[in-house]
Amino acid sequence: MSKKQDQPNPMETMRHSAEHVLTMAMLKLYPGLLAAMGPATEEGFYFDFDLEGETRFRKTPSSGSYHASGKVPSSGSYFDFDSKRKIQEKDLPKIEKKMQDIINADFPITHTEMSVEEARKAFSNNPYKLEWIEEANKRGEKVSIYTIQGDSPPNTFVDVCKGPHVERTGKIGPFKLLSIAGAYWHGDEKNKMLTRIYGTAYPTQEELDKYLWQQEEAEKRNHRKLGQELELFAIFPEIGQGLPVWLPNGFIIRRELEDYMLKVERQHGYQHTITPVISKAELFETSGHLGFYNDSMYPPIEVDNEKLYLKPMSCPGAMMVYKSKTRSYRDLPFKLGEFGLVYRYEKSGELHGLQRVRGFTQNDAHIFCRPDQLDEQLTEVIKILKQFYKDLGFTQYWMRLSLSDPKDAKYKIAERDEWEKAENALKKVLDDNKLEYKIAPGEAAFYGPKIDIQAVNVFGKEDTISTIQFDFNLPKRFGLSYTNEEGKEEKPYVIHRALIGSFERFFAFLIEHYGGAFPIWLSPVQAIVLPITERNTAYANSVQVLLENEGIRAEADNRAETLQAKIRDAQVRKIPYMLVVGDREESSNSVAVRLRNGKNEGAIKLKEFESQIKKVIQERTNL
RNA sequence: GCCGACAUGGCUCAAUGGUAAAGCAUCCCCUUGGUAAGGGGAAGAUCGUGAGUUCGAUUCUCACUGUCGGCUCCA
Repeated sequence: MSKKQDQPNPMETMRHSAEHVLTMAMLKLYPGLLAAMGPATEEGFYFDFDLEGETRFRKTPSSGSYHASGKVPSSGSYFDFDSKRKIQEKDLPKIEKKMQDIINADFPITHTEMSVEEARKAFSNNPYKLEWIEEANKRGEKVSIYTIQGDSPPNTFVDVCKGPHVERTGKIGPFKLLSIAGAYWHGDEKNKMLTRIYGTAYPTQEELDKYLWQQEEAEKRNHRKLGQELELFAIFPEIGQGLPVWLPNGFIIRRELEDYMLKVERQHGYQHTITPVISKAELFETSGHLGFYNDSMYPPIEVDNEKLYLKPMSCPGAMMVYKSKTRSYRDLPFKLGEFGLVYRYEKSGELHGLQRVRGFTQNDAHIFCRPDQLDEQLTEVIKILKQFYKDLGFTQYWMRLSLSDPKDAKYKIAERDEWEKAENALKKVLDDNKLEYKIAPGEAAFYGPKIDIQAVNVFGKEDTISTIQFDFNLPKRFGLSYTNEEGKEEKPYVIHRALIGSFERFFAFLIEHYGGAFPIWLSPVQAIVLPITERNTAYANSVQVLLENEGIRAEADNRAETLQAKIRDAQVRKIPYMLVVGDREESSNSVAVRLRNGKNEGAIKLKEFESQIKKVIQERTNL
């Protein structure tokens, strides 16, 4: 009844029915509650309830009106339930049991239609349903109704719903309620927050178990968990919410990524800059950030009668660099990169590990170009992007082309034809490169259309990893120009791109993608030398030093532990190469190579291992 | 910010209205062992912060802070 379902598959249909059974169970357990809405989803289903129910809408009793509890109103209070009641996780088993009863009873689910008038009357107590009914009314349709036909009136559950459903409740497979959450009606934070119950259902118990098992497996890859276990990063309440610290192991990965990006950008003619983390209010007034994003900027620091703001974006600094001298058409394109540290005052509830933080660094760049260079520049960005994703081993990603909405006043920064020109240029580069993309109308930033690169993480959620944006705003506001062939001033185009939109978010994605077993070139420790006995520690140390001198990150584990224990510890740390050295290896100047995937490669000459691992690192291959 | 839950040594966690158990990690001793944890011992928590109830609170209540699951948002 909620989600558009062109071709509902049997799984969706079954989950949708499960969701109705949930609602029916809830109404039995919590009289007076109001059912709002809920769909079947990719992973299961959910339903939103208004627990305050009718008390919210009818403060005083009116005779003969609907009364969910079926009891006669007592004086003083019309309802026999606590309007402040809440549902807790511990209530889920109780609800599940009630659902199971309904399923076991194998009630028929039947479809009928009501006229709008009838429906209004039948659902007069439920404003949420009335909204759906009015929707149907607008379309001039009858109201589709599904009924779970119980054996007696209190056991019958009637709902406004487009369907389809399974024929009987008994056809609903094994299910499980998963969690409780708050959710705004119509997804709008201005609206009342409802209580949402998430659940899932599968045709068989095996499939349900598999799903739950997969969830547990995914949880093992949770970047926060691995971040702690592998000592990659930490967030200290004493330092601040959303202000992560890169621990030494994380730092190595961060620096490798930075070196990589720097090299790639230099190869493509980028220059780089570093701009301050705080800047005068004036700068952000010019850029427009203060006007548009004031709420999510940290409050200013006032000093010497000046207001200084933490930068939420590096763009204004880049604009200043461009403006710092006269630019000729010959100078373009001018590509300026920055590992820009920015601070945004995200709402506390939005913070999430490294995925959503308040202080982060972008692999940012601005490309200033002539109109005739736009296509080639966009193409180059796409080329770099594809190479980057390939080198990082990401194969599952797609593009989202975010366009303006001509009707939305938000997009008044430029004329319609300018918007169309820019949007067509982005579209063209996607088409020319034969990239798959989805169009998202009305998703453009106020200052221009953009291409976002979306990747799906191990929890099945989407992350924006990279972004390529066209910017109308900044060239205008900063009065950028270059001298053309005829000696006249012209305004450059600005492409704003961040291949790593945030090192922090990217790191979260990377950790989960690899489950902490990073490609060798990124591994904090690339090889660990494991001497078998104390006799071998001197040799182990010499191997370690030799590797370090060759630029390989190596450690020697000289603890008085058994080899098994050392191997186990190295496994847990997901160190790619374990080099076992005993008397045999020592006398033959070799190392016995064990890989973190469990493979025992046997002994090879140290020199040979050295060139082997160097090759692997250089080629960015993984094991 | 909103809804809900949670908060015990570095980590994972147990128990309890009368100041807290265990494993891992740490330190010490023994063991010198060939591919995922050798054995023993020691030290380590006043139970997130503040207030209230109580003779007495880590345990009950409230507030705050933080974390987690969602919602909203993400220039």
